[in-house]
Amino acid sequence: MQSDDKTDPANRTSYHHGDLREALIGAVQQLIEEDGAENFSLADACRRAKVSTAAPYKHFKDRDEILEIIVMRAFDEMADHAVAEIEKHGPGTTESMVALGKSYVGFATTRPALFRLMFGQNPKINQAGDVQDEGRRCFGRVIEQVAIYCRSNNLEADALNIATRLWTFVHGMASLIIDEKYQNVVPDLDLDVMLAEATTDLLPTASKEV
Amino acid sequence: MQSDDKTDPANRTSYHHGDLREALIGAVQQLIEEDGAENFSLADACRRAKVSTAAPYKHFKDRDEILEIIVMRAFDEMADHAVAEIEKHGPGTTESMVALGKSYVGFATTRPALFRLMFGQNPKINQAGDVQDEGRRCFGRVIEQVAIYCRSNNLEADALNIATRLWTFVHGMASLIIDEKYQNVVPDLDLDVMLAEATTDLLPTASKEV
DNA sequence: AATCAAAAGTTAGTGAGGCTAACTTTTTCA
DNA sequence: TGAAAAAGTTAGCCTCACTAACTTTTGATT
Repeated sequence: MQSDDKTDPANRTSYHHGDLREALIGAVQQLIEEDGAENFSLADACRRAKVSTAAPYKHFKDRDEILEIIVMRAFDEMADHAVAEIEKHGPGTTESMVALGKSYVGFATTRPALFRLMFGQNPKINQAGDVQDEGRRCFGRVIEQVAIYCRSNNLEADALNIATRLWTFVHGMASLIIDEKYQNVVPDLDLDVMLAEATTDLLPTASKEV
Repeated sequence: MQSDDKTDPANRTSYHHGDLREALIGAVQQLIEEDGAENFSLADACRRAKVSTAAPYKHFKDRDEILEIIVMRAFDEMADHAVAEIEKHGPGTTESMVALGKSYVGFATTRPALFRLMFGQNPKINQAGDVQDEGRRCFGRVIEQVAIYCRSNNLEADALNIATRLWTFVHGMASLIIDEKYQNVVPDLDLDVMLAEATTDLLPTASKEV
């Protein structure tokens, strides 16, 4: 039975019944995306992984440690996405900046529960040094791209400031979409149009020089 | 003992031990602001109100019904705040639009847990018809003020669109502040400056005509 | 004024979840 | 080979949301 499910058997270095650590992380991630990060139970994840509810504590300090790991991986994935998207549209162009925003909002809408977990307020997760480092690292990669935009357009403007404005806008947009707040109040909103217009308005050149 | 705590005795129309309904709503609101909306327990609120843990169910269907009430009241309060702030700065002025944004962010920072509850994703609360109506009503009052701005500045622009852009930005800002995300990445950010600049950039006139 | 039903509270109990302790089984490696 | 460490298990603790069944208070009607 080599076609056994749990991660490549070749990778099983030191295990009883497969790679439970990864199996649990995967199960939790699935459950979060199904039920939301507040509603999932570790006990459910155990059932999915077919182990007792005490088993996780051989691999993780507590429930939150699993969430921390998931959040760190998600930050990484998000930054990969963003940078890839910019490269596709040509670094330094206004379009690439719009695409950057789109990738942020896109990540949020395709993985809402994960996004909430990353940007929500769970003190234990937020205060974890590892998570903070990872967040900073990812944001750094994105700022670099905004800096390229600035140089390409001969702007004195501080890339950090510009990045922060754009971040603020797209974060608001992502949040309001996934928490279904636009629906109730501006149901006919064209999201793509708003994002493109707001991005150009918030970028120093595009709206004021050209 | 007329100086008894629980709401004005004159208002006790049909009660055993005071106005438990309001006492519980108050206790829950306090606990939420102390511990966050995900962490509070109804049992704690009962202890504060000095009743058994079964008592709430004589007044509310379940835990979430209390949260719904709190959210509805908060929407109302928020809109009151916003409109008052605009009137203080003179309706129709750019400053009043900045003040509008500031009042939004201010509400979030002074009552973060409440803000999260209002704009977070709790299906039971979001889908409650009453809550949706209340949200729409409050947003309507604010849009009215933006419409006044548009008329005062002879703008064709759709007040709804402008309001939505501003909303999106300040919502992002409020969220990133209370979830402590700027701290990690742009610790020296001047929030007031960013808000003022972004507001004028996002308003049609201010940045493009004048 | 006495009565009685509804309103507002209580205690006791269920089932779920997080986590720990103490035990067992498997794996590693000296 | 055999002992220690690693990875599981069962049983149990505590808390929580919520329900059922009982008691006390209230106040509306005769």
